[in-house]
Amino acid sequence: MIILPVANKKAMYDTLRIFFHKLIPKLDDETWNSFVSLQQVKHYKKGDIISEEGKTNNIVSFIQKGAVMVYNHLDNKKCVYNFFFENEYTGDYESFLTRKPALYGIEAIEDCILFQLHYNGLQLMYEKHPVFERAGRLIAEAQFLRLTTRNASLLAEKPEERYLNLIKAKPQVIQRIPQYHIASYLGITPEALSRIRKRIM
Amino acid sequence: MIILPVANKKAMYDTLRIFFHKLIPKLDDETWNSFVSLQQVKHYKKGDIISEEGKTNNIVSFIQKGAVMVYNHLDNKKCVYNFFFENEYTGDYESFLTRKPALYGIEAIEDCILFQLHYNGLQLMYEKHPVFERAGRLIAEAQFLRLTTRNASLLAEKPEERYLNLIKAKPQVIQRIPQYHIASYLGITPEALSRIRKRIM
DNA sequence: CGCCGAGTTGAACTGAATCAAGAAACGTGG
DNA sequence: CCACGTTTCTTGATTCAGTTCAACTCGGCG
Repeated sequence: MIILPVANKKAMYDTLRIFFHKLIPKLDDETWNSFVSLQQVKHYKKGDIISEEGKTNNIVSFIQKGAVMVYNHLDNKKCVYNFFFENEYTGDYESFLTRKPALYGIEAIEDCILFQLHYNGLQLMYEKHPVFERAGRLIAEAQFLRLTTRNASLLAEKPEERYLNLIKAKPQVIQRIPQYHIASYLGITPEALSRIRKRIM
Repeated sequence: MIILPVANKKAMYDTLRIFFHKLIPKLDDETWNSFVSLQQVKHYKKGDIISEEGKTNNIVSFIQKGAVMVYNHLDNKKCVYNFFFENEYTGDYESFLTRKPALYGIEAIEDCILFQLHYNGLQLMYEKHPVFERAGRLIAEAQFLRLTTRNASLLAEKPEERYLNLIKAKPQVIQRIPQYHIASYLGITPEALSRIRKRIM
């Protein structure tokens, strides 16, 4: 993992600014610049651990490029909770909020470029630029909505339905994520997923 | 469902104020009074539908007394997503946030007294008293954390483990909720739960 | 008293887990 | 560019937990 010198800072943060513009259109340049000044650009290689289970997680990352997965280990078994791609925020949001050791780890599934923001930096934004409270609320709400859907899927759908819905909702996952991670995400074994795929084709 | 005349308004909202005081200690009386003035007190009987699936949900409810459950119907099957008790907020938060028809319904499992807040009322609070943005963010974050735990449980635990953890985490549920609703919440049939209970005793 | 909803029990069935082995894809170094 | 080893995916046989369907019990209530 390395920190790169930045060639064209303005253009680089375009996607990030678009992301925030959708949340708080009245975002002014001064606020934006102080936000940008808090960002760290980091590169990770496929397979790198971006944040570790068990450590308190002080960072949230905006994915400029790449793909990551959120996972943890329960009873010696790796469970995959989610995948994130370009233009999404990732991080162990739970640990970030509670300031407790992370229950989840984050791993780069492809080479990644991330914009990282430290917990203290975000608190600073909340204090100095209260308009960011709204962004924080909207992001938390969006995370909540995402989990709501996931919940309904885990509770009410059979693995086969979950797989079919995943194809519809996030075709990227099928293209970019190894099958045994998808199986874990669906709550089944790789063998079971292999058989489901055979069955529905 | 009836709207009661209020005898002792101050004392009545004590638990609600305590709830918000934990989120925003610097809450002043003026802000609090304008918040209270937006509340509606409603009584529901056991079995009443507090908010219906399919209708856009404009209300969040603080449970002053009673117990409710959040559910929906998928493939003609009733799925129970959660139970809420005294001093918790409930509502189809998803529909409330997205302004789309509710995917979930809410039913009174015991006679209930609720403090209800309309969507427009909350937006008004956000505009007039920005300190409420923080409360909104913290509530959204808390909801998110709750769902995170639930998610991990559905993904990684077997029904039997889920039941044992439920007993530990929310003993109220075992006391106050009919078993077939608990079974649905755990993602299994009433028969299966009956057998699990037999097995572990 | 008889009804009805909730809970229990039994028997047959089903889909996923597990264990084990083999095939295919991938990447790394020569 | 190929060869080899590792990782990922597939297939088969067996086991097991939960589903389904049906019958029966229990307790409250008109």
